[in-house]
Amino acid sequence: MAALYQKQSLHIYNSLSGEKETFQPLLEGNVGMYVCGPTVYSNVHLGNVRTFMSFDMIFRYLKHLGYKVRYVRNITDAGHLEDDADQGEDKIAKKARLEQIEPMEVVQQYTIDFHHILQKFNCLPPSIEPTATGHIIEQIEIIKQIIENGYGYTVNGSVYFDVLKFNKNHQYGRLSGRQIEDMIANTRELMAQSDKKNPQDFALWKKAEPQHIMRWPSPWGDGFPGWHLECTAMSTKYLGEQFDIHGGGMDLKFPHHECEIAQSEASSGQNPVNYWLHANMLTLNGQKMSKSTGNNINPGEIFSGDSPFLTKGFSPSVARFFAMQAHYRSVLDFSNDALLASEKGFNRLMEAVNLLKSLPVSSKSSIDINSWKQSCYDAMNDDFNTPILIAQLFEAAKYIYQIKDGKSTINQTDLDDLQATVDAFVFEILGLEDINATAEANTDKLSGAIELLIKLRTEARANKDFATSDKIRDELLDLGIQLKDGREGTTYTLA
RNA sequence: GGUGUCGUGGCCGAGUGGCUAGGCAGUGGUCUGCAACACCAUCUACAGCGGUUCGAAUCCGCUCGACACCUCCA
Repeated sequence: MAALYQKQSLHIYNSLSGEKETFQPLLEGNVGMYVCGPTVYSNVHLGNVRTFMSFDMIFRYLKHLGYKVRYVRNITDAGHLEDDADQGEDKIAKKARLEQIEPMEVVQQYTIDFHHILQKFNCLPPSIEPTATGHIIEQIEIIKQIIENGYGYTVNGSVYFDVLKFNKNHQYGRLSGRQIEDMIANTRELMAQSDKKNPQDFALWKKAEPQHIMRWPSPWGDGFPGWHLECTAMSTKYLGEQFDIHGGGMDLKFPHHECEIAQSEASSGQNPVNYWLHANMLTLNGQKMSKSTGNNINPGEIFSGDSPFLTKGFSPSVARFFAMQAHYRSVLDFSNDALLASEKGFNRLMEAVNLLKSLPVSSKSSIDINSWKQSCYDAMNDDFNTPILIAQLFEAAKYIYQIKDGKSTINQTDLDDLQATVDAFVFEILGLEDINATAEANTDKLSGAIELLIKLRTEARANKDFATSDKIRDELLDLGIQLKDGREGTTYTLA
């Protein structure tokens, strides 16, 4: 059902060039996409979830366009240091030490949490989800290559990337728009005893101190890989030395992604990525989310409403809809009020979508479905502009109500097209789920009981027994069942 | 201090030179036993100053402010 002609006009904002570019995959019809996954040392961060929802939407749209997409998203289960690359402790090892458990127990626990939360938000699993610890050999091979090419050096059992040397015949800082001279000028003089030749250098391999529990043998002794290296190793292994799209959060642009480029160019000699995509931050009540200041909310708390920042719980689809109402490259502010507004809008959209099944069909259409449909594709083809797409979906909702009220007409062909297009964009691409529809499908018996109550209430109203009818109405509302008195009888929705 | 993004109506949030973004809230109406829901209609903008232009929210400059990164974070 994907229209191939629509592929021709997909434009993507490339962080590397700072411009929107026409998307052209390396291999026609195929897309290789790598997205930096989470470090599984604690519950997944809500901002992180926004990033993964954004790339899930992109993954879904590329597939909808007919591309065969290989989507690789890693799990960082080693190598991500707590602070400075020289002094810091591995995040996972630290958590394991604090909780007196095996590092791999930490990894297991939070990997499960991560998958659970993303599934709740209806994110599709990636094609491949490799782990850093599963690719130690590949990482060692890349380090060897970097050393052989003269861009790595060994000190005390650790290996570092020589940024200054690399910068002589390559451009370090190209992605983040930084000049190496500025970096040097602005370097803090805090790092007293460092093995590094220059503060700009970063670790490829770190020597494990005797007490360090996460360790692997290497040509340089027991140790563990540097954080930036795993993404280079895994993207190269599964997508090749050059691939189409690399995504991640805006905060990974520097140094993480800059280092990835350097590592690839220093080992394979190739510029690894054609299109760099960066999803923007999520703030909470206008402030950066931070665990230390308490300005933070766990994804799970959104569903339960169990948070000082929320007055009630919200379904995952409402939260996803909220996220999709903003462009992925814009900072989005999370707040209770904003969620409440999105919830109402989302419910209204779903009502309209459900009406599609029962619309009256005419011999001809008074609405131009084709041009509306094209507007939807235009929005998505313009750097995945989901806010515009959603505005178009509300336009469709308007059409649907007009048809229902007899103010507009639609023929069968157009209705089928409208239904298919709405389904594609709302469910397949935006990844929203209709809570009412799924609930109804699973609860035939309960819906029968509700119908019975509606019947009793209708009888009471006919007898002008409003005390009884209001009681049924109000108590059902308390249970989250909204009765709706329309011209052709009473229906209900689940809140 | 450096790098980058941005400042839109009560709130959220699109929009890169002229044409209604959209959602929520508000107001008026339709519907209702009263409501709720829903639908229809509708009001409130483009941080400030200066410049370019026939014309700027949109381009340029300055000022003020916000946020992010530069140090673990998506």
